Amino acid sequence: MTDEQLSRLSEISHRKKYSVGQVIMSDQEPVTFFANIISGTIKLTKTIADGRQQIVGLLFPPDFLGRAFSRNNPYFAEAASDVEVCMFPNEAFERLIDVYPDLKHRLFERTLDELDAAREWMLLLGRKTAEEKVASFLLLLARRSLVVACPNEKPSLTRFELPLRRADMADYLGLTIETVSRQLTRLKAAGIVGMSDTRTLEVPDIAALVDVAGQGMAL
Amino acid sequence: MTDEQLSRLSEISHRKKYSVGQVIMSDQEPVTFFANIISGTIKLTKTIADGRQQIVGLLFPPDFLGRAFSRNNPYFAEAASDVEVCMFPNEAFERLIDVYPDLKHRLFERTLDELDAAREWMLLLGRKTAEEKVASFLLLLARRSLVVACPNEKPSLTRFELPLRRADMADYLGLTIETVSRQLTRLKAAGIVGMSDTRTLEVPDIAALVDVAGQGMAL
DNA sequence: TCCCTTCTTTGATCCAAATCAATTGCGGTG
DNA sequence: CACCGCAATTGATTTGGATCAAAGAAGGGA
Repeated sequence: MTDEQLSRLSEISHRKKYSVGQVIMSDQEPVTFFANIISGTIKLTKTIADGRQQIVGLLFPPDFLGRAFSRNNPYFAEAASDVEVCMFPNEAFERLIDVYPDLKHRLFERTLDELDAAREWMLLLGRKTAEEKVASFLLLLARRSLVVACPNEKPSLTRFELPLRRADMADYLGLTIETVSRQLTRLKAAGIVGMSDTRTLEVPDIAALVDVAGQGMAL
Repeated sequence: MTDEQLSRLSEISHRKKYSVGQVIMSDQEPVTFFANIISGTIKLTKTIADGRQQIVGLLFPPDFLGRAFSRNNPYFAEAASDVEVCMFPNEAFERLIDVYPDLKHRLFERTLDELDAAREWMLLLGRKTAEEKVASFLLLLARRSLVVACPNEKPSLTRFELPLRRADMADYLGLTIETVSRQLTRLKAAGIVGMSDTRTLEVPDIAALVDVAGQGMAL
């Protein structure tokens, strides 16, 4: 994106903060904005009346939150941690898209990536065991932290923060809190992961984690 | 789409037939074409080495099969029934997209719909019971057949063909063949569905089916 | 028509994960 | 510091769906 584009963006945007648990976008209301995540983690969820919940997507910086070319929205977006976003009124953003068609192309590509991720997760939800599910999730995070930390190397030790509580991990993996906890202690006992604190994880050997995650975790 | 566009398309396309079980697109090979489904049902699947399989998408006429702006492809596409498609070489199709940007916009919207469908299914796979899963699938088909049959009315009786065998239904719902079969007989016993033949279904009262499907089946 | 194969249903048993139930740990706050 | 409320672990028990095992249907080819 060019500098000119960026300055245009800053003219029509404004910062906004959300704290853990706050609803950013609701099932019921039309979406009036596009948002770029600056910091924190946002969860997209679907819910059934009796309280059952499924996280259908996680968003990290610098992901986008919003619905291109559609006013209604079938998900909840909730702050999974304290979150800071940069918001654009929908109309202004779409005007910008008209001016810079490349932006639209980028949004399209991002949507395709999201579709692949969703389908990857369908395999996990439908066919993987609890142990494989938890391992796959940790692997996802481990890989993410690797990319952020050092794009070119492939170190075998990684340390990262869990951006979710156990309850959210359960909702992402289609499990219960208790099962997630038990699987984590199993992985710990097997020496595949270490935990200095409930939210801090070390993976001494990623290959070992890949093993128990079962395949299909290409990215 | 204009007549001119259509004639352009027919110049660069050709018909092709596949019979049940045939692989149309593989995991391993780059995608070289775009295809419009004329008749039959195509399943998109992801597989683990030990044989576990998950159907991540079903395609019916007049859906598109292919990957815009990406050569590699993380799924298998397999004929779930006898299938007839209309194929376009990838380069030719993308040239067409350049000429008619509206086409690209349509593809984008379709991708967004697929994403919503995938996430809807994530809720089903992660949080619904076997009974709810089977009912949800039948509901999906019932609604589809309603749309095809009479776009404007809302009759309460529907009859339609199951486009999948039990094994495929199981792979779509994250269940086993046996469980699918049992749930079908339960629904039959409860009078919620009727089956003249293993592949032909009647739904006397869609509202009753909606009830057991649990919500979240908006479309 | 009768095999032969493949699909489907049904039954009996088992097991992974859910549920129920404490207990422990931990961060804030008066 | 001690208290409170929430998050996480750990244990005991239950259960929904998987697995194992047969026994029907339904093609479909010779």
